[in-house]
Order: sequence, then C-alpha cells, then structure tokens
Amino acid sequence: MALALRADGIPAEVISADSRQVYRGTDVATAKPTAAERRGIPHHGLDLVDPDALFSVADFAEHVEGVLPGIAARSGVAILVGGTGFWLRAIADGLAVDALPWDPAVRASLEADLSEHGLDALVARLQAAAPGLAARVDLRNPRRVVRALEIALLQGDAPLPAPRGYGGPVLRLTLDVADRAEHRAWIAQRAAGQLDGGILAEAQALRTRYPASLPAFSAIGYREAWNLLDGLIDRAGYLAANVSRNLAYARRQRTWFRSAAVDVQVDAGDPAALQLATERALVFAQGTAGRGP
RNA sequence: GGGUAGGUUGAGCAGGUGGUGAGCUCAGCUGACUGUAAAUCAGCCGUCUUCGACUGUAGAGGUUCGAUUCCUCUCCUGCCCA
Repeated sequence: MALALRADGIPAEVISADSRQVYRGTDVATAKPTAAERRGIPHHGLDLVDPDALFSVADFAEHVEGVLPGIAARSGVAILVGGTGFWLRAIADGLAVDALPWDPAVRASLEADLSEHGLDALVARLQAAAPGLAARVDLRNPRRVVRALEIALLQGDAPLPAPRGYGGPVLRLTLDVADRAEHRAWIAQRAAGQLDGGILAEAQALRTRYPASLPAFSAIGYREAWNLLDGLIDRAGYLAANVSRNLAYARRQRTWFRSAAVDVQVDAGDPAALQLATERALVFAQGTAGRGP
C-alpha cells in the first residue's frame, strides 16, 4: 500500500503499532519485517529498545508524536499498522494515556501487596480511596486493580482524562481472513516457517542474555521455543502450542477491531479486496492532502 | 487361550461400592480493556423452547420401586502369563 501511494507521488511511511516489535532482537518470533520486506519504505516503531527495557503505550504515543511531524513535513502519509489494539486506539483516537500519573516505586509496592495480601485487599483499598475509579475498573483483573490503585494513590479519585483525538483524518482498515480454516492454515504455515527460520537460535540467544520473565518474551513463540530446546515438548507440540496461542491472539484482535469505527473491512484471502482497499487508501490520501499525516 | 486393570461430555482426568455425576485442566467460542496489552481478565463450553427441562458413565440384556454402582454376555484398550 505504501508502494502504491509512493507510485502516486504520496511519500507514505509505515509506523508499526506492535508492542513486541519495538524490542531489538525479537525478529523471528514477532515476524518483524526484514530490511528487504520494507522495500525502501521508512518504518517507524521497530527496534526502539532492548528487551529488558519497559516500553508502554505512553512510550509508544511519545514515539509516534515524535515521528509524525517529520512525515508531515515531507508531505507524507503515515500508515499505522498493527498489531496491538490498545496502541492503535491510543493514537487513532488520541487516548490521553500519558495524562495519568505513574510511579514505578508505587507500582512495585502494590505488586508486593498483591502477592502478599491478595487481590481482595487491594480492591478494598481502591474502593475506599477512589470509588469513582473503582467503579470503572475490572475489579477481578489484578493488573487493572494495581494500576487503578497506583493512580488513586498519586492523584486521588479524579475522572479519567478524555481522549484528545488524533487531530487529522483517519482511514481505518481491518484485515482478516474470512475462512477460519484458511486462517488457521496460514498461522500454522508461519509457525513452521519460524521454526525453520531460526526462532530456536533467537530464543536461545535471548535467554542467555536476559531473564525469561521479561514482557518482551511473552511474544508468542519464545516460551514454546524454550520448552522445545529443553525437551519438554517436541516439534509437533511446539507447533500446536504456537498455533493455538496465535489463534487466541487473533481472536482478541478481532474484538478490538470490531469495536472500532472501521471504514473498510478487507478479506486478506481475497486479492481483489486487497487491491480495492489500496485504491481506497489512495483516494483517501489524495483527498486529505495537507490536513495531517 | 487364561488372568488383571480399565472404557465418563473434542483431548486428558476427577468422582461415583443402589436414590445429588454436566466437576476440573487443556483445546474451542464470545467479550472486556486510558502506562505490563502477543499481556491481563471475564463469560460460555452434552442438547433444548436456557431463572428451567431433558439426555448422558463402551454396547445389549437382567435383578430392583429405582442401576454409573449389583449380575450376565459382547466389544475395545493397557499390562502379566501361556
């Protein structure tokens, strides 16, 4: 799509909105586009930090805010691609994710409380400290409760910040495979390709350098690769686990992308639909020239 | 051929020694989500007309008011003996 736009004189650039491709060294497991696959198109959002760095949606938003002015200055169009529904929404809808306070020390202390006293104790504290916030949070989800309590401790029971909005025009396209069996076959094919493409070596190298518990390594494939390396599962077991996790992930992505205001739904298994979507993007880019990247 | 342990909802299991088995894990399906998001969390997960009802413990019989349970035969699986 970026190539098509460029052929038409619109300098398109890609911004990856993928919470696992921001890490250096996670190339095979995350199917990060190779230099050849990038086809000379500038790609942002890739290889931003080492695997042991924390990189949150707010860091991503900051990165995108840093990149967009340059694209605008080149009279370009940004193609935000993903990936991570939360991250896409943060940019496209302008969620004020950075407007809420955070403090690693407070977070760590709450995590310790969670493992020591349990979720119910934290929920009680949250409901007492910030009933308004508590009403908006999934009180059964430890991650959410900890985060809400962190906010409550830092700024009290203030309402959540309203979305700022992206500010420029946005065309939303979703890509899915209509035939579920075909989709599964694609996923299985990719999993096998990654196995032959060096995911074991990648996983082994990362494991010797970093702790296995890092969020970066929750990317699908690493846990399975380590289990295969350790002889806990065989090749078939690796593939089954990998495909299964990817299917579950795809399911969650569908939930995100269905609830978004989608302009164009594309069946990735239909070449004609892909062509049509590209033409639609071209018309959109031409029609919105000068109104933001 | 003889003996022995088994056969429970897609897979793996729990339970059940005459009156409540639809319980668990995985897989699968659906959804939630404003700083871990490929994460985390929730619901569903035999069938149906779903606040309930019905069916279901390998199959067929038998005993009984009543059988997953006791009896008989058959089929299938593991192990031991020949």
